[in-house]
Amino acid sequence: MDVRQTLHDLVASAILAAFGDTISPEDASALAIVEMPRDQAHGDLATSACLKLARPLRRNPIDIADSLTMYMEGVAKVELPGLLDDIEVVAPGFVNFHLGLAFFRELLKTISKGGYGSSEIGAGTRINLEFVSTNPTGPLTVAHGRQAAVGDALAHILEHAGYEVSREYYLNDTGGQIRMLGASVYSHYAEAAGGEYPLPENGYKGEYIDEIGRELFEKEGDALLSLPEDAAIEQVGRHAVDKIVAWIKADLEAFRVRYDTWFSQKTFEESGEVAALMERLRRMDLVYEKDGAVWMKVSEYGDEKDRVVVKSDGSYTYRTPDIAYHENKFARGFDSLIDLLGPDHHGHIITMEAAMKALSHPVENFHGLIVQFCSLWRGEEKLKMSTRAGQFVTLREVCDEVGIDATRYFFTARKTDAPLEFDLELAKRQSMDNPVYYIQYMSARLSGVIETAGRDERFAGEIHDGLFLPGEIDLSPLGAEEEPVLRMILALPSVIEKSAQALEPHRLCGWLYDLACLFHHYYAHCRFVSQDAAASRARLYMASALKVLLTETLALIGVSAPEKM
RNA sequence: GCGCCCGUAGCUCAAUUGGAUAGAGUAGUGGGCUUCGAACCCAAAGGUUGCAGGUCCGAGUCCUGCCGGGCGCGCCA
Repeated sequence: MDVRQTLHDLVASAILAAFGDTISPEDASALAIVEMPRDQAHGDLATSACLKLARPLRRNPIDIADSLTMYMEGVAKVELPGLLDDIEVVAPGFVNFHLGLAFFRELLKTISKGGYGSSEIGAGTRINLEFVSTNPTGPLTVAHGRQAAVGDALAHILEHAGYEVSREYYLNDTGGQIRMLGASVYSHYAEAAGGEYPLPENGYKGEYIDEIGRELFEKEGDALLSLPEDAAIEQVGRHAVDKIVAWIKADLEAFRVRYDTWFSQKTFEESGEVAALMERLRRMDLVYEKDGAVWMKVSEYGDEKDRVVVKSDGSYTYRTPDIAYHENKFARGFDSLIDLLGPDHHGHIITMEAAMKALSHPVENFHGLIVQFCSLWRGEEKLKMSTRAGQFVTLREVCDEVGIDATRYFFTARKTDAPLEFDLELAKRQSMDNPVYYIQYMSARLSGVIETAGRDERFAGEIHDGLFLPGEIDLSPLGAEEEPVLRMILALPSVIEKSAQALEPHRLCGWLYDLACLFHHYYAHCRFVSQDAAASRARLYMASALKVLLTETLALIGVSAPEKM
């Protein structure tokens, strides 16, 4: 069992033993939070439960801590031999736990088996994670790239925390934008085919529009010109969507992002579920007519005002199928829905929350998450972007220029609700300015160490698949020098849990960086392979276990762990 | 005008959902490769956490009010 859980239970039982007459078991459990202090001097793990107990008990926190500690020392001696070196009480009332070295050595054996850092906090919860979901009217840009990186990392982290996650892309493949796309491409097609059709006023610009139009002419000749314009535009639009969706899928795959479901809005609308939702809203008295349109009473559920769901011309607004779509997700059995959206959609999130509430889904089961804009820089120069004007830098271009690993790391490392300044020059620079290489350098060094040991006859026979992990190993040579690295490993499960619960994948990047920092310090001061065979064996075991851990954890954010750089 | 987000070292960002002395990188300064990869390490320096109050044993974090920036406020998506 996880140490934090063990100590949490110990603290909780101590609270009950000493103050069970006034504190309920539920409160004791809630208060017995055990965390890693920032400063190692404050122990490996610590609890502030006594400070929180001081008020309800109307007693001095130090006194409380003393009585809990006395109880815990007695229990630990009998039931948890070797786990704790010391329990200390420190003003103003913290209780600090110091773990024994034997515990840390065992930790290495645990991580060498793989799967370390996972937990069960999400067990039994099915999450639908929708991200990117950009209109298929153009290639993926860097802005979408950030959503892709954050969404995929979040999905991995949630899975690591025990949730069952389904990744979903909502394909907005019908409606006004698609018609506009069709008209824009048709204009280029007509030109190539010797006909004429003006580019719509707010039409899509950009070379790819022209490219699709010309290609279509090469394939179909001028056949489409003989169709009525409406029919031709619709057909061209469908063709363009297919083409662009294929680009998007290929770009995402290259970016190491895969989906479980591509959900077509067009197919969905044709299924009749949107109409069924409207019927339900009427039955529930959640809509009314005004000015020839149908409005939903979302203002009663937290939105600023009521919103139109059916326009006066009889067509739906964009939010109507979207509400039905979210209903559909719940109907498919998901307990919780997460949407990643751009900052220009936060009004929509509030409407969706209200709509979900109106349809009696608890608000905590719907999370609309804003992924802030990403502005691109090339050194001092800020690059201007606008999809509509055809001025943008695609995700693929960025990946080609700076590499997938660096791109994914940069996108994930920042808090998602904060704008991101992405400097191509910096991301590309293979120097110490660049955190992703700093972390990957740890991987390369670990591989180098094991490679060196492979040329040493004392160890060569026990290295398999680049790892030295013999079944029998004496780790007692590992001591104080290794402890900072081992301590950092101890923190991973709580980092994963907190990233998952707060939906903040950037925390994991911070942990990876901190781990690499401690490792490089260790590497600069201690040799893995030396004359001392016993010490070398123990350290090689540690190197191998770390390599397993690092590779797995980098994979959660879609970054590779190279053997050479 | 209303709503949401942001404001931390010169710059780019952290800070374990209210914990202990606010930390990294970068730029600049000084030092370290005869041994596993120097894409690294070590040292010093850098701060009134936008401002002012409040709650609390404890506030960068929570509440109120200002200042400054971004986004949204459509029968567009």
